[in-house]
Formats: sequence, structure tokens, C-alpha cells
Amino acid sequence: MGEKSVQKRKFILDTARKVFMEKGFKRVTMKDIVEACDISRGGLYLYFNSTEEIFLEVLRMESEETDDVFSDNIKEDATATDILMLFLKEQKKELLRKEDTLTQATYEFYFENTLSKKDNILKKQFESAVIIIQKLIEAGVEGGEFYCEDPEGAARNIMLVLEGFKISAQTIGVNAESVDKQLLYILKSLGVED
Amino acid sequence: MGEKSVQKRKFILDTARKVFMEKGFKRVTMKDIVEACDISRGGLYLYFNSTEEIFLEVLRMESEETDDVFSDNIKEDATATDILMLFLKEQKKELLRKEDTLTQATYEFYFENTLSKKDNILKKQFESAVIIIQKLIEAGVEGGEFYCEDPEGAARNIMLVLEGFKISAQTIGVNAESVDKQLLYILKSLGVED
Amino acid sequence: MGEKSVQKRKFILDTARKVFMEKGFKRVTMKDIVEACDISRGGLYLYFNSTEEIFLEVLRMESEETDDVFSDNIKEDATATDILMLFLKEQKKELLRKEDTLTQATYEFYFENTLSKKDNILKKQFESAVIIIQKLIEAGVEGGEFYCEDPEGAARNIMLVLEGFKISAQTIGVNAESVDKQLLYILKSLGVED
Amino acid sequence: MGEKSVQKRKFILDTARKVFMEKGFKRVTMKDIVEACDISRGGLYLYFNSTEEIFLEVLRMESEETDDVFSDNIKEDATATDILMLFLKEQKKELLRKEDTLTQATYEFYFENTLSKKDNILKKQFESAVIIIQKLIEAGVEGGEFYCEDPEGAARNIMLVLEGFKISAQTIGVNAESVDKQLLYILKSLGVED
DNA sequence: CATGAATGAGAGTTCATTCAT
DNA sequence: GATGAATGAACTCTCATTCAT
Repeated sequence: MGEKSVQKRKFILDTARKVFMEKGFKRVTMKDIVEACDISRGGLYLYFNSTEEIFLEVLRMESEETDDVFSDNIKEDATATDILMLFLKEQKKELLRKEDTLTQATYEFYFENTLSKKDNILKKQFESAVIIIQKLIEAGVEGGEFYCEDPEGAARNIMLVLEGFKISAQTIGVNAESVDKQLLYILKSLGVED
Repeated sequence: MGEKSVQKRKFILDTARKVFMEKGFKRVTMKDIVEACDISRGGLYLYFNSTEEIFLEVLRMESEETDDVFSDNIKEDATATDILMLFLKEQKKELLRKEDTLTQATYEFYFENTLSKKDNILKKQFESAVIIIQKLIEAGVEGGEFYCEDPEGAARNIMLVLEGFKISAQTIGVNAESVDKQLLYILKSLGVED
Repeated sequence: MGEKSVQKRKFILDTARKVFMEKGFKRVTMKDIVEACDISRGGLYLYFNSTEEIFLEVLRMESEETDDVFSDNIKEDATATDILMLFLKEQKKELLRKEDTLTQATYEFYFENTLSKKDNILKKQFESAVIIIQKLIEAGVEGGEFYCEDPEGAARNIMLVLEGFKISAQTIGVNAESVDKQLLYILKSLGVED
Repeated sequence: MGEKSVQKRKFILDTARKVFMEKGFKRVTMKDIVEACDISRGGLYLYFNSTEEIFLEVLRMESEETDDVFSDNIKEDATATDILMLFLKEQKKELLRKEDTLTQATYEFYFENTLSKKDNILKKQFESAVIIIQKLIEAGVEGGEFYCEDPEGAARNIMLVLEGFKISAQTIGVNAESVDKQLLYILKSLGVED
């Protein structure tokens, strides 16, 4: 596959990403993607054989590009509280952006495709986020910013709540206020005085 | 609609429920339900016009039958801790029962059908559960069983964590141990010993 | 399947038969049959799932209807020679009728579908024809009409020659004269005069 | 066309030949040949415009290389019986080698392409084989090896039986024993004492 | 009420063939 | 000469939905 193909492949993935954001996963057909890309039916099959294949690739791209949630935008002298709040704010922004998200498509995809542990990007992301938050809390406790007897439990609590918010945003709806309240509750539990 | 029709309607809903548990929502076709019920294609249309209509009715039945999570099995002299633990145990059982659940179908359904607030059964259930838990915590605080400064926050935290577990169970998988750990964390946050 | 369905099924098979005679087996698509029958795309699938299935059924019909090559048209007082010549004349007629035959379709079908011995109608027909001819020759020898030391060999020779003619008719072409000559040769080998 | 092109052409034909042996004629696509040759799609079209064209060329090659069935391996002092038996043995070997043969592909090809007499290689081969066998039988009769009143009839009988075996091998199956028996029958008819 | 045959739109997929590079 | 990306026609198959009986 030449240079040109690589670009086109990328173009298809980018375009498909938008389609998945709009329609979720299951409702998207190869035809939808063909039309969105304005290429020929057969043309798409030169690159991908199914919506599953495309979506998996979209997810992979996504996770490569967003690995660095924590590393970006963090000042040298940021405290644990600063970093945690930055992360939570980021997550809040993400989950309130209901339509512009791959969340729903991702859930739909995983409903039907039980991937081996190795391929389960979602799980990997979840677990690595837990670890990072746990470390962060431990650092905060060390530095006297937080009070917490079970950093792992707290970290998982945070991630599960976020997960709960994410699915709620797609089903029963979520508003900024209720998110703020709950994040405040969590921070207070860690002994952070707003 | 005569007595007989009512029975047949019920039969269709019960059968469809099983189909939804097996296949989720989107993958289920009218044909699937017709075949599962062993009735004629046209016959099904006499009662329902789409899988959406059927699923909504299944959900309504479901919520009527399970309103009483808290009222059942509760002894006269049960403490707030007893009741909360009973509830959590029930929820744990539910979410570990990955396959035999309408969870996935429900999520899929809500992904595609943004219901008016009135019809959003899911939201109603969530909110009423929050209130009950909140009341329970308040009672527990009153009685000296729990320590909690923000009972609503704590109640929402519990429900969001459960929601997080539920969706995780359908996507990245969840095991009993990790559920136990997190429930323990929550109870400890409320000041419950052991 | 009601009475009506049975008729329609028969109608489809009859129509498909004509299509197979015209185009052979491989070139025939479900669409061809749909169009020939003037029914809807989906309609055909109510009865058959593939051209293979249809063709197999056509073959089965065919073999049911033509089992009695020998039993028909045979007078009480027919000699072995009479019967044999009648059979050969029938076969000659068949193989010269190049276009109006399922021969080509049948060959094409068997090229791609190696059927279990049980289902191999072609083989069954061949073997039962060999046996009948063999018996006929034996009867003829008994009655002093034929001279033959190896009736089975002779019977197989006849059937193989016919098979050779059949395939030749579809590939290199065959004319009446050359068939006549060879049939004469065979009869002379059996000691039949003129 | 340069020297290089000639070689490439030859390479394509050799490779295509193998493909035809494996899959017959109809199932083979230009894509199959492109992939087997590991050349570009467009590249193949520089040499050939269709599978028909390629196959015809393969057949032509084949017939050029195998003209000499009789001339090879024949000793100076071979008798007519020797030569005939050698030929039959060769043919037997060929037809029992069901898979590794162009037989099926050839039949399929001729089913769809009614060639002008000039181009019908198959017919030419058949007729020239008949003549050779006829001459052989005549020589054998002359030399007292065979007894035969109609050498042409006998020659055609042999070729038709072989043709019958060939097509049977591809459809209903043929085993060595049944071939041996029939060849024996034929030889005996010529008065050859095994 | 109930049946189930029939329709036709639409999704998936594969290739022969072309053409800019 | 050679490449391989791109096109679009053609097929297969599945269902939601209707309707005569």
C-alpha cells in the first residue's frame, strides 16, 4: 500500500468516525460510510471488509491520540488536587458532549463483540486510568492534600462513577449541575476543601 | 379486546422478553419474535407494530413487577445497614448475571429512542432509587449507624457506581471480587465497620 | 405448506427447468429464475434457498418421471432386440436434441457438487441402466438373438458409449449419422444382423 | 513483444493452467489468475483480455505438447497390441488422475463456447485419435493380431468409451477396476487373448 | 381474529475492467 | 511495459409490511 493509500485509509477512518458519532455503531452500514466518503462501493472494500473492522481501527486511532490525557497541559508545579481536578473537568466536558462522542457507538460495538482480553481496549483504558488515579491519590495523601485509607477503592469509585455518568448521558440524560455535585462529593470524600 | 387476546398479548410479551434477553434489542427482528412465539407474521402485527413498541411494553411490565425491591424481604427490626446491604447484594447478583438480563437490550433501546421525560422509565427508576437510598442513609445517620455529611451525594454515588458496574458487565466484564471490594469501600465511607 | 404452495413450488421447478436447459447450471442465478417465474426476489426464497437446491429438486423430478424408459411403449411380444433398439433410438433422440436438455446443466452441477453416493442420482441411474441392459442381453443370448460372452461388459460398453456421445454432443458436436454408425457397430458386435 | 514478454506470457499461461486444474473453468476469475501469478491486475490485461482467451491458449499449449502420445515410448519392434495397450494404459492413468487434470475445465469451457470447427481443438484431437487407432487396428488385423470387421467402428467405440469414462470420472466417479474390466472387454472384442 | 404467501427495498460482497501514474 | 487504486454493475440474501383468504 503506497503513500496515497495510507492517506485515503486515514481519510476513510476520519470520515467513518464522524458517521459513528452520529449514528452509533449498529445503524451504520458500509453504504453509509461509502456515501459519507463519497467513494465507490467496491473502493471501500479495498481498505476494510466490515463496519466492525473499521470501528476497531477508529477506536485504535482514538486511543493512540488520547493516551496523554494526563501528560498534556500539566504545569511543573501542579499539585495532586490540580491534576485530579483537571482530569475530572476533562471527563465532565467529554460526557456532556453527548452527540459528539464515540461513547454510544463503543458501547454498541462491545455489546456484540466480546473481544479477547488482549484486544479489549476499553478494559485496558479503564484499568490504566484506575492505576494513574490511584497513584495520584497516594501522592496527594503523602503530600497532605488528601485523606484516604483505600486509594485503589477511591480510584475505582471515581472511574465507576464516570462510567455511570457516561452511560447515563446516553440513556437517561445528564446535566452539568448533577455532575458538578457528584464530583464535589467525591473531592470532599478525599478531604479536599473546595 | 377480549380475555383471550389479553392472554395472547401477555404471551407475546413474555416470549419477546426472553428473545431480548438473548439478543439485545437491535438484533431482534419482528421475524425473531414471530418465530419464538410460533405465531403468524400477520398475527403479531395485530398486537404490535414494531420491536420498539414491544420492548417498551416489556419494560413497563418489568418495572411494575419489580417496584418492590425494598419492600420485600425486609424484617420489622431491620437496621438501615441491613437494608442497604440487602439492596447492594441484590444489585450485585443482578449485574453478575450478565446474560440473563435485559440490561443490554435496555441500553440499546435507549440509545436510539430518546424518550420524553415522562416515558423515560429508566430515569424514573434511577431517581426514585436515589431518593430511597438517600432516605435510608439519613435514617442511618439519625440512628448513629452511618456517618455522612451529604446523603444525596452518597446516594447518587452508589447508584452511579452500580450503573458503572452494569455497563462494565456488558462491555469489559466484571467479576464478583471487584464488586465486593467497591461495595466495601462505599460502606466504609459511610462509616460502617468491617 | 398449503395446496396452493405445492402448485407454486411445482411451477417454479418447471420454470427453472427451462432456464437450466437454456443456460446450463452455473450461469443461472436466483435472479434469472425470479424473472423467469415473474415472482418477487423474496418470494423465491420462500421455496428454495439456492440454485443448487432448485436444481437438485429438478433432477429428482426428472428421474421420477423418466424411470420408466423401458416399461413404456413395449409391446407384449417384443424381442430383446426390439427392446434394445427402442432404448437406443430413444437415447439417440435425446442426445441429438442438444439444446433442449438438462445434460449440460447436470454435468456442470456435478462438477461442483460431489454428492455422497446416496444422493448421486446420476450414478444410480447409470448403474441401474447397466443392470437392465445386461439382463436384456442375457435374455437375448438365451433366446438366441445375441451372441455375447460378457453381458456386463457389453452393457457397460453401451452405457459408456452413450455417455461419450452425450458429452461429445455438448462439446465437439455429434451428428445423427455418426451415432447410427456406432450403434450399428454395437449391435453387430452382439451378432445382430443388418 | 520482446523476449522478456514472451517469458512472462509463458509464465502466466503455466500458472493459469494450474488454477484451471484446481478450479475448473467457470469458477476461475481474472482476479484468481492475477493473484496466482502475483502480478498486477492491469498487467494481466496487457497479455490477455479474458479467462476464455487464456484458457484457449492453455489448451493450445497443451495440445502442442501432447501430440506425440503415440510416437514417444514406442519401440521399433512393438506390435499393434503393444501400442494399443500402451495407449489405453496411458488414458487410464489420465482419467483416474481426477484432480490434476484440465478435463473438467475443458468441458466447462466448451459448454459455453461453441467454437467454429476450425478452432475446436477437442474435435480435432478426437478425430485424429480415431484415425490413428483405426490405422492401428487395421495394421493389427493385417498382421493377424486382431479380428475386426469394422475398424473405424471399433476405433470410435474405444474413443467414445474413453470419453464416457472421462466424464464419469468427473461426475459419478470411476475406479481402476471398472476401467480395467471395460478395457479388457474391448480387447477381447478385438480377439486379443489377455 | 388469524394466517402465511408475497412483495420490494436495501445491505453485503465480488469482480471485470479502466486509467492515471 | 507495469502498477494497483477506483469504479460500478451484478448477485445473494433478509426482513418489515401488506393483504387476500
